[in-house]
Amino acid sequence: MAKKINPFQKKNPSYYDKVFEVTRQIPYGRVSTYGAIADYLALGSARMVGWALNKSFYGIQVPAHRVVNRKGELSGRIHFPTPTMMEELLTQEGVEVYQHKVVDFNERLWKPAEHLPPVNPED
DNA sequence: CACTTGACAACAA
DNA sequence: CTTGTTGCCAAGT
Repeated sequence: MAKKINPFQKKNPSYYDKVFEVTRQIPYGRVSTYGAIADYLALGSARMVGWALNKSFYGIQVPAHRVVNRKGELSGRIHFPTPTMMEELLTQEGVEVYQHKVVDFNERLWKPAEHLPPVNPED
């Protein structure tokens, strides 16, 4: 059996635990980017976010479908159970997707750094 | 400790 | 559209 982890049970949250928390803050019908999340966390990089999100399929409910790359492309769709699931989920939330890209991406974009309080070192 | 892996970003050609 | 490079850095092996 592959080793499974559940970040919400861990005493010391690691990098991707923070990524999950931020991702869960993305409002319904909005999207965010790997870069925006990385920027909010002020550590790691966009790669870390994608890599972390990949770990989100350990049974945790994370709206990973609301995270796209900087162009608004659904680059993560291939990691969902089905390649169309990410697009369909967004469509159900009212986010139009055309050829694997979010329509009006700039208006749909939700940056954690502009809506969430700064990260508290003491937390 | 050394090495590899990435759902990225930004740029060049 | 494609193929490159460089930077990024936690986690896995």
